[in-house]
Amino acid sequence: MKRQQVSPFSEENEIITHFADVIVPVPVPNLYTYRVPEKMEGSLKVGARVIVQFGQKKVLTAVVAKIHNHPPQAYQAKYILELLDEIPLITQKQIELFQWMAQYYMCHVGEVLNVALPSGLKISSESKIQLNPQGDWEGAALTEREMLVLGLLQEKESLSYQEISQELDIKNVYQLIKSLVTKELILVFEEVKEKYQPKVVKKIRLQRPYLDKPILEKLLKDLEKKPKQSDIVLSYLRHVPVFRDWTLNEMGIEKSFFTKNKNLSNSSLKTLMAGQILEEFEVIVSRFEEFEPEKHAQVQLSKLQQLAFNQIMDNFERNNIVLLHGVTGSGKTEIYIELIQKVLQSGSQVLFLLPEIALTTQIVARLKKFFGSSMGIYHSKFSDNERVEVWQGVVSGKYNFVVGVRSSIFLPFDNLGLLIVDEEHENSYKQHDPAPRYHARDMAAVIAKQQHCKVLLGSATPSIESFYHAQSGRYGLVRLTERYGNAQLPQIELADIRAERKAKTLKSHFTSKLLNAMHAALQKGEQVILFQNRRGYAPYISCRDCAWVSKCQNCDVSLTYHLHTHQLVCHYCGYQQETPKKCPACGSTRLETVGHGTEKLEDELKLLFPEASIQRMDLDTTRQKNAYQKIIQDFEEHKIDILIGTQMISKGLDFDNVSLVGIFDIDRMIHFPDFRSIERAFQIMTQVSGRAGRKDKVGKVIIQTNKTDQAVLGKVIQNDYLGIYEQEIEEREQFMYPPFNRIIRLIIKHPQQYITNQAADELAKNLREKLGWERILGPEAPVISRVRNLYLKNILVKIERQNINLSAVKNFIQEQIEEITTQKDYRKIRIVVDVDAV
DNA sequence: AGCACGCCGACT
DNA sequence: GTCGGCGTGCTC
Repeated sequence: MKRQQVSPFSEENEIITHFADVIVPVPVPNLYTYRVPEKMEGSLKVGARVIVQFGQKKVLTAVVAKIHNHPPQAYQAKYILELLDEIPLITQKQIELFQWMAQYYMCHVGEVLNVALPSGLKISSESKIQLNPQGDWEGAALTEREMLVLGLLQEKESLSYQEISQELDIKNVYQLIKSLVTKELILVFEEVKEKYQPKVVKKIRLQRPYLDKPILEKLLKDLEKKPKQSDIVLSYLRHVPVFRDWTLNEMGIEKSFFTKNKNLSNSSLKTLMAGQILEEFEVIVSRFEEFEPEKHAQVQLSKLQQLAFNQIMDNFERNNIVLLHGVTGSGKTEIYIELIQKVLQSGSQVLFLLPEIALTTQIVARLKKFFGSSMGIYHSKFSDNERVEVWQGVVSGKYNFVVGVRSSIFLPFDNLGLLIVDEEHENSYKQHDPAPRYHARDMAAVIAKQQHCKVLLGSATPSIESFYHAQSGRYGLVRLTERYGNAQLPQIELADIRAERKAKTLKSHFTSKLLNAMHAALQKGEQVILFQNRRGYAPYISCRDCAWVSKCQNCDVSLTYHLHTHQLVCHYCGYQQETPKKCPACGSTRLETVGHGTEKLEDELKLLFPEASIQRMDLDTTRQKNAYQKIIQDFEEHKIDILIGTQMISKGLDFDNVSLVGIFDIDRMIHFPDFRSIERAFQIMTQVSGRAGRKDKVGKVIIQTNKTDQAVLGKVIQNDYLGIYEQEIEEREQFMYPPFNRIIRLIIKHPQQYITNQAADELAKNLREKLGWERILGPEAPVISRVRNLYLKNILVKIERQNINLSAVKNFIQEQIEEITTQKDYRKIRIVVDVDAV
């Protein structure tokens, strides 16, 4: 049907060129406009990933944020090179969220995108060089370096810029490359890498003609003389009973089924394939095992749990956010499961957030029983490919329920019904580096508003902020004050280090009170957990003669002594050195370790309890992939009597046989110079104590302290969360800290101390001029005032929650930062902006 | 963030 | 004189 000539001015014939504003994963302030090629008209959608040229060299993955038909006036838009997703992998809501986050957390959308997408979904090009086949380098005048590069290119087909700079040990390779390009000896090209690789399985099936009964029967008869081939075909038919159902052949059987079976001949398999009887084909499979939920998995809520559940549902009628304050061991997880099931049944999606260290196999295994492999898991220990599959699974609807860490708030849900934030007080929900420095709990509230879903915050020790919102009626509040079943809260006692030192009953770092309790517990065959929030052997070594102390050369901290590796290690920058045998300052050999970490406690325990099996659990013993799991399993199976660990042991672990918990070195935490130190100390003591006693055993907790009359200790003993809250909230109000004010922390960094100081002073002065004296705190040197050879200064900006234009203040801060960093002396200054710093 | 362009010192 | 250093500004 040929269209009749239409006037070129008629609307019908008008060709509308579309343009797409895209987010590029680069820290630039704006969206960039590209021209939509005709072939993508109609198929390009908001949220799709596209490949674009950005700048002269870079090719990268961008995300379409807006499609329109306004050609940019000031420049010629480039074409979009390629469309990656016919079905967008990013939702419209997410794009709005990314932009909101960039605004709120004072960073660029590109940075949000960079953190949000698993790197498997990102593509970026790498510039590489290769020899120009037309190049004539016989006559060319070449420098030594140019010769070297050409030499390297003869051995290797292509080189990246980085490889060149490494091989030749030079910093600036661009000039060199440019010169070789102008001499027409090499070519520069862009290598684009698609990172996500679906998992492919090779399979075997019968070729089509044999799906006919007589033909197949004839084949079997023919093969009778060839027993090896016959074996293969018969075992295929045994596992894929095509006689019963011909369609079964379609899915075939994994090739490895034959190749791994020693009784079947590999060469016969090949013969059968060559003979057009069997065929090989490939299918894309999930990296996650299929896992059916247990049929009878059902939660049986106790009376109290059921009551709490009803209260939560009731509260959700009025509030979008509900705080569930339940003591350790009160069985919050069962309530979560019940809620999740309910929401899933209604057809909505659920996201369950857990802090990194709490997302252990224990909880995952428990949830799997209920939800099987329809539950996605999103965790940093997962590979990129696996994370991409979870992402895709959320888009496709395979996963309606995801358990994950902080970054799972970025998953492309479009129909969330419930968002659970367990252990909501945990500060690992706050991202520190890189930008966006977001708080997953706070983002949960934002997402909830956007998607009209409900948020349940759960904790035994809620953050002061959340509890305040619950008290003031902004959030609903549900409390569970008793442990599940007959379990009792542990009995908490103090051990007075100072008194024992005087009485000379202190053995190294152990009070006799703790030692006696340990002996008693071990004798009864019960297990003990010791908490020491400091890894390594000793925080530093020191010279007895000249008082020299091991210090990091890059940071303002002491080097921690590690016994097993016999190294001095900086826990801030990772710097390591051999432990000197003599004092580097005076040459004395009288070097001693000072203080104690987990390693030293382990060491001393071996002498004190030679019979007991002792295991340490900290960052150093759990580096390998399954080490963490192994330790927990060993402890569960009672292969370990005493487990000593850092805060890693305080989260998400339930053990049945722990009757005693010992807490070391808590004074240091209580006196840490930060307005949240008391809150933190209370949280950690309560959480660690919660590991003691389960079922019908009353656990015991002993806290060693130098000062027994500290208020926070009394509150821990009485499990008086409200007491701590009252005390803290008053202080927060008095000093204008959160939740009464927002805090924006500015961190000024420079390799020279006086420049850091000068710039910080100037910035603070400028901020005060407009924002007033009381809104600005500092500049102050942080506890660690130098990290990785950069001197640090902090400025805190406190902003009221009401009656103030927050974005105007943020813009002003941004202007002031620019004002400072554009001065020529301050060029190299870095200023980190941390909104709602914790 | 990269990367190109442009302006200056220390070397063949 | 050029090579190679770093500061400055742009990327649709």
